[in-house]
Amino acid sequence: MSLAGLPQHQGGADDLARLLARALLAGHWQPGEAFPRELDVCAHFDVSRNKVRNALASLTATGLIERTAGRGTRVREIGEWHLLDPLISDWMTGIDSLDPKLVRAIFAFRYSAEPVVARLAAEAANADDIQRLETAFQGMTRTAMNPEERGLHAEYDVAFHDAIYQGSHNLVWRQMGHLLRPSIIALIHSSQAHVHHEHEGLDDSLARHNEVLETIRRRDPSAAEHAAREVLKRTAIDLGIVDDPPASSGAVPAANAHTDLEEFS
Amino acid sequence: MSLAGLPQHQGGADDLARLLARALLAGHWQPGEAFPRELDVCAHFDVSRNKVRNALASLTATGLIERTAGRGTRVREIGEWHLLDPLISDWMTGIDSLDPKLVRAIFAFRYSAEPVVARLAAEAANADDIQRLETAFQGMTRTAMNPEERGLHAEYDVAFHDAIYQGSHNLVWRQMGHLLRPSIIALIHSSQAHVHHEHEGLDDSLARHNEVLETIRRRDPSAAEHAAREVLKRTAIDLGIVDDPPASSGAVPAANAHTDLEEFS
DNA sequence: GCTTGCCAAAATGTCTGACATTTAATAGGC
DNA sequence: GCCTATTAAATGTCAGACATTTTGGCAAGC
Repeated sequence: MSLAGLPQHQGGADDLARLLARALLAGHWQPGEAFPRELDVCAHFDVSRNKVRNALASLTATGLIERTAGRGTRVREIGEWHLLDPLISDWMTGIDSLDPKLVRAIFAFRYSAEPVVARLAAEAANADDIQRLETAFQGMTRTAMNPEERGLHAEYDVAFHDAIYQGSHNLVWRQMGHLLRPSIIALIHSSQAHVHHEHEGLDDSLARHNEVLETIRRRDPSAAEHAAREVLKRTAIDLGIVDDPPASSGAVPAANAHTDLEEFS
Repeated sequence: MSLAGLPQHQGGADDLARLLARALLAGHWQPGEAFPRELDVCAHFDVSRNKVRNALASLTATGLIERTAGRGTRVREIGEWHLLDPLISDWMTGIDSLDPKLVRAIFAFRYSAEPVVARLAAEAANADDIQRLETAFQGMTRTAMNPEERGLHAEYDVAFHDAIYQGSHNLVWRQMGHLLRPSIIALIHSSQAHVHHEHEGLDDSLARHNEVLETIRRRDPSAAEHAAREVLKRTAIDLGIVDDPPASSGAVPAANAHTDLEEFS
């Protein structure tokens, strides 16, 4: 595949890396395929070889591509991508055609990890952490009704979940807050197709988020773990990963969600 | 701090980055402190500015340092380091004076995460995964008796735990296998001080590892989760994170391990 | 026909020197 | 005392030449 369809480069420093990375993440090239040569990239975007090399160095550092002298540049398998690198998370956000396999993998990770993190947060969170959770939740509530503020609502959503990871007060868990943004932004695009139950879905989602906040505030680890899992069950429905329950209680899809999620890599 | 005490550079390409990174990870510079200028590094190691810039680009990509034109280069806070970047894991392995805060943080993460991962592995592992677990375990058993093969034993240990993460068949969890190596290598150095119970400790550790293998093989998720936690309780003792139990049953330190671990960030 | 060795082409990696840009400090003028 | 212009110092960028690695082809020799 060539560089033909890509947008124009605007001159920013890491902008070229971002551009190429997003094309890769969107599947513009297949894994194993050859990536354009340095000089071709230089010619197409009319930039110096230096900038191209810097950009390709970023792509190499994140595991997206692999370069060897004399051979050229090849696209690596998805399994080799450094999904936990903040750069990757940054590049992923806002890609409309993100590989569904990736969205499911990230969500499956969150589904298994976030309850444990919420438990840790209920044990370790301090006043600042709870304050962050609270303001994020209030922001979510305030922007829930207005469809115009969908993007802002997502940002508060990200902030809420990130506050859980921060609240764990563990250096490693804290790093994973970055994965939240692409996962939650994907939810916006995905839920376009599920508008039929928007209001009930949002109310339900808010109630479950509130439960997480309250359980962490009162330092109840087991309840926090449970509440976080309930939030993610709701999210699984909104992401279209599991079927919408037949407007019944809401606890029904639990088993489905569990078994379904485990099948995806 | 200057470059005075650092070893000599051998000419490898990413070798300079490794050298500087290990000095950073070992605490040779304090967070917030100024890092030597490009030209000073060039002069000290007698390499071209190009190589220095490449090395510093790696350190920047992993969040170890922060560079701004005109200002210079500064060392970032530990909380900003990209601990999940494979490069960092690679650089960390074998550092004898690794920050104990880091060792504890990584272990606390494993203690909360690995049981969940073992559960997933018991649900998703295929024949190849179980084969990997088995050969790793056999390697651990074979090298357990001989103190000469301590390093090899650690490698099999890493392979065993990595196989658990691989067995989860989740793209995100798989990335975290890299964290195992520094954590387990640290165990070697640390357990030098606890030689008084080497034999019993190793036997006990092997038995617990075997339990993980068997529960995954028979696809018993809850048992696998429990077994993985038991392995890590043993590891906590060997790492010196919790006190050695008074030679009693072995289930006693459980509560201690749990409460102790949660206090560390 | 098959192998072996050599050479040339193509790609990435490296060096060097000059220049650009950003930041911070400093000296001067009002 | 404050604002501004200048200077110094550091990182960022450029352009061109050269080095190194890999691949493939071609030809000589068995």
